[in-house]
Amino acid sequence: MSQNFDTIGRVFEQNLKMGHRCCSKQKIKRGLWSPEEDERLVRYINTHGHKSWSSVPKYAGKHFLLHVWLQRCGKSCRLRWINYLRPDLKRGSFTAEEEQIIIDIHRILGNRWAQIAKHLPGRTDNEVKNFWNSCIKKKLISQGLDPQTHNLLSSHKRSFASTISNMHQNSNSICIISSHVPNAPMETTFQTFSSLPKPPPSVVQTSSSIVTSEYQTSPIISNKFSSDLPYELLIDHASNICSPSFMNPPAVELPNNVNSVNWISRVNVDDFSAQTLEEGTQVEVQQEMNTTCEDKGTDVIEASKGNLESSASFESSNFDFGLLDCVLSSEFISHDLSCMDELAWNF
DNA sequence: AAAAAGATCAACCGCACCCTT
DNA sequence: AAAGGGTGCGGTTGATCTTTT
Repeated sequence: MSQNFDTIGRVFEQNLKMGHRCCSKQKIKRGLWSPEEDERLVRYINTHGHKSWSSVPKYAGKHFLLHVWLQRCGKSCRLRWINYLRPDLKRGSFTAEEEQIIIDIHRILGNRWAQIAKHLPGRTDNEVKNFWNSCIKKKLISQGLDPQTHNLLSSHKRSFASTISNMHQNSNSICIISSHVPNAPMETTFQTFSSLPKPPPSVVQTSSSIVTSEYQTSPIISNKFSSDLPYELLIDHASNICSPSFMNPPAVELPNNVNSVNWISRVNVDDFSAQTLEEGTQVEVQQEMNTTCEDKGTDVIEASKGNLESSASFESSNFDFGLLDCVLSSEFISHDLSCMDELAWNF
């Protein structure tokens, strides 16, 4: 036992020399935790909880192993509990789904590991951070993406432009790029949205920074917005469908009204003016889109377009709209079309 | 088989914020 | 209002494990 306290004393002096403020008032052990320490901490917390971490090391020793102090500062106890001993922790490697969630949220929040971890039950911020640094970061780089900005690395930009071009040659693609933030890193989110429910088709909205104005489908309605807006909108009319929605398709039901335009969208588009071009006819269009994702029950989007009126309602989706809303003001989404009859665009 | 390099991850550090006194 | 303690967070370190040479 005396040898034990000698060790404690040495550690304490060392901590003082090293300037460990949080440890300077206690005889603090550092480094890896032993199974005995783990057991002591778990037993203490199971009995007393952890209302005050600073009191844990003191009482964990006193209550369960007389005169053998836990010798850890509260901070260390807290970390050990949160990152390792907590019973609700999920063990094992991250799943593909978890990885995708991390990427998606990181694109929005950056290195806010604690916030990201809150979306992953059973995972800790430390775990997420380590996983990011050891795996995801490298994976993104290998895919030509900057892991911090999620932008394409400069060496990959040319090939991306080619991809975009190919998409626009493909009538079975839906491609939504919000223009709300003109310089947003839209090009980065192809794969990061793969976890979203497949949307019904089929509006293409592009930023002016990627000019892809000609769509190959026919017939086409092309809404070319006024020049002060940083985008244009192309609508595939071939299948009477217009929707940049990311809702679950089954949740969307639209009236088949030949006199209305049904437009469901979560794209964060401000009021804007546009011109509709159809077979040489120009129609002044005024659109107002209100979408609130807070109410997941029923959203109604009103779109008034001069003599064209539209409204659509949809029911709840299991997707995290709050999150999505953050994304959509600056991002880009791509999906293949699979079920073209989910929505209708009727005139 | 052994050494070197790379990968992983638990733990620590310093800072910022919040709350209490 | 200021000081001090507690807590949470992101960045970093270093020990250990794994893979490569």
